[in-house]
Amino acid sequence: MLEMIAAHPFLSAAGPAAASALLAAAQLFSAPRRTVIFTPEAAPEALYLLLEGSVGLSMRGADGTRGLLEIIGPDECFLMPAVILGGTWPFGAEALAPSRLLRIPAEAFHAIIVQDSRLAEASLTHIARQWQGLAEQLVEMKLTKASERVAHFLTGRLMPGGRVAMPEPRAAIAARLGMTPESLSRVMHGLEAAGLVRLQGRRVDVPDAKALSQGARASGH
Amino acid sequence: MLEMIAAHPFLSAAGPAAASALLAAAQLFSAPRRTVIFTPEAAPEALYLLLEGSVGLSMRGADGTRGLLEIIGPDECFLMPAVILGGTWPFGAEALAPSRLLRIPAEAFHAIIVQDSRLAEASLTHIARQWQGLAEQLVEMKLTKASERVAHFLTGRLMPGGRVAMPEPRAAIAARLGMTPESLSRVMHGLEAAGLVRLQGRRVDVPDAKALSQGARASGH
DNA sequence: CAGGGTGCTTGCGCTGCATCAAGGGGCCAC
DNA sequence: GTGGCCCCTTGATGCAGCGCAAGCACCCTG
Repeated sequence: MLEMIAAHPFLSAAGPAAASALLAAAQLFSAPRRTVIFTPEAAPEALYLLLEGSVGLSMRGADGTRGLLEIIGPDECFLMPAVILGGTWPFGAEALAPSRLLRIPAEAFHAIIVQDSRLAEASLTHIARQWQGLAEQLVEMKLTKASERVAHFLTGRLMPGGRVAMPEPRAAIAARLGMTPESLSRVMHGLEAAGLVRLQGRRVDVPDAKALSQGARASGH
Repeated sequence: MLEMIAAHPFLSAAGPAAASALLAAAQLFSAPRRTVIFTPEAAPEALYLLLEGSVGLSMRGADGTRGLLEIIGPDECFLMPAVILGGTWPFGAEALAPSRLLRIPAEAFHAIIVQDSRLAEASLTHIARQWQGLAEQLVEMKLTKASERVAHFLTGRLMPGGRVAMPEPRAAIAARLGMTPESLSRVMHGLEAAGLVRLQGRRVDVPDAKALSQGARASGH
């Protein structure tokens, strides 16, 4: 069990010494759907590793409304920027599907990172990748239309076999893609009408991945 | 002169030892408006500090179009995520106003960071802040309308005295805000008609900052 | 199995923003 | 000064996506 957790990409990048030190301070816990893992008001007191499930990372905008920044998948790590910067940040995290996660107190993380340069390097690489992820999403938001974003999202989640799992509520996916649940629904059914996907509740079948990524550009609807 | 550069926020956070080592490897250069500092095709071979002027950081989207990620201001540092991750990234940088910058070769940066933990810490903090900046922009893109984004951009650039300098071309600002130059022009002149700003070419006067940030929400035009 | 609730879908009208296409105004070269 | 160019503006039109509101399917509870 613990060995499986130590195989987490971030921990293995950090090296065995840091991994076991972090694990010693960490707590493992489960979160059913809709559990609030972290509220925007509190100071970030821990770093989280998602082992299984799906977590939505949200952020309060200037006017108080909440927007979904990113959907975190298994084997990912979140809240690191907030833990590094310290202070209070308007982030929130909520389980979008039944999840298992590991909570690493910020104090432990800080204590270990100052004496383990490999952990520092792994953290640097990790945040750089996170930055890149947001950058791609930002450019996509700025210059592609909603239907293309949906198609791209689906292809990004494509499993071998042409299946796409969407365990999280539609409203969360819509928020991640910067659109309303209604628009998402219309686009998805439009893709189905065009024969590019087949909808089966929380699962989606993609017969031809190449057709999907190209066809969405043409069919505006 | 060199002392002034060493006072750069990033260098002073990295500590005097790392700062002088980085400066020893760095090259200082100037770039007139429209100079391409870095093209999306090349591998990132250097980290840049902007001393004066304005630089646009762009990124190629999936379909080949280029979007403006962020406008870099004086005393900021850019391209660090690409330098840390290595490999080829679709980033580009271009001077949007006459600029002076410092070029730090990636090799030197990597050589110094492995033996200077304070530089590593400063880099970590820096990228975390960059991440936060993109996150805020992303949420803003997702849930506010164009006119509000313009107002927020203006308030963010407000100098004491109610002046806003906009040395970069309108098209670049529009791209940064995720809209067309035409829309930006219309919004700005709409704000002027509402008495919230006064336009004077590349300079904008804001008589009442509070009125601007609140008034833009109401006036859809 | 009935009841209620939640989450997904669908229809319709409307608004914001993009798009296309001219029209000005300032800046630089000469 | 004056011509040319680039950038910014302004107008007209179309469409993508939002808001609202109703209908429907599924799930959990009792």
